Amino acid sequence: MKRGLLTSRQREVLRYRKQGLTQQQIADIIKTSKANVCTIEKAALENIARARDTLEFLYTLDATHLCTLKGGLDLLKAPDIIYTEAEKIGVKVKYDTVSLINRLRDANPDRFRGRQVREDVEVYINEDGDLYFG
Amino acid sequence: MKRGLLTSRQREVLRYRKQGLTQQQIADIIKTSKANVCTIEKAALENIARARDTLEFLYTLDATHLCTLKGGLDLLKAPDIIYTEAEKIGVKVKYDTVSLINRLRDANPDRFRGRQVREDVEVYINEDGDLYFG
DNA sequence: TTAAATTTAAACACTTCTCCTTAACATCCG
DNA sequence: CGGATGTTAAGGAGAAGTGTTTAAATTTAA
Repeated sequence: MKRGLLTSRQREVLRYRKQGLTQQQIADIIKTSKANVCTIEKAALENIARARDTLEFLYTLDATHLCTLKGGLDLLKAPDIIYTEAEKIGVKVKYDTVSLINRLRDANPDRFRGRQVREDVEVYINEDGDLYFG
Repeated sequence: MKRGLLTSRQREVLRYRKQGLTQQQIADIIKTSKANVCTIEKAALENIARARDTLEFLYTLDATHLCTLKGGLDLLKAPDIIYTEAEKIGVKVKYDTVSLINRLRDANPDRFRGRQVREDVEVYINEDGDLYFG
């Protein structure tokens, strides 16, 4: 039975894990291989990350579209673009240059290759100056 | 492309919706039927609910089962029960009587009818005195 | 009561997820 | 070294999710 994103198997494994059991011990209890326990646990953690991302997206719904970082753009040029656009609509960005770049990369590691934007990244900002990417 | 739980279609519909467009208008824009827009929107909202449930579950992982509020119980008696049980295990509840009742009702509106508990509610508490219901 | 907006149902092709096995590989520790 | 722990890869069967259409039903509002 699924509750939220997690299957009963996944919840089961997470519970045992929380109790400090090893994957092998859990495998014995639920009668399967340790490799399988590993896979199930991994899937569970991925599902949890996905749940977080999903709610994160909701924030972008409250936010306004600020600009698009085009594929190929140099990551270091992004802050200037963002500051300029934010000023136009009278919102103060919550991040300084360095933390903005970090936030950009942390928020979506796959979208950047080195310091280049791989594919278009939509930038949203809310009234608090918080940034979200879509 | 999926980001979190939501497909790009679902995000698209939610955004247009947030802007106040009707399903028909969106259907025209994204070139499909309004019935389909409805289905997509519904699926999106279900995914969001699922994401919430998933993270809820994580809290119960960190928390200990404190007590069960039996169906039929008077909501106003819940705080006493909870305080007593929490004291037994040496944890200080984070909420005063009033905010506890509010939290109980807000956390799961469907579980209460007036001031009566409709069906059993499991109560969990973590070491910070935070309460969760399952 | 109309018309517009929304919801539901059934069916279909496609894709993705889940759990499972087996087997190999990487660490770490005594 | 050898054993315990954890991870990864490949493959398979079955379940579930997604976007669609068409058609009917229901709700909301003018």
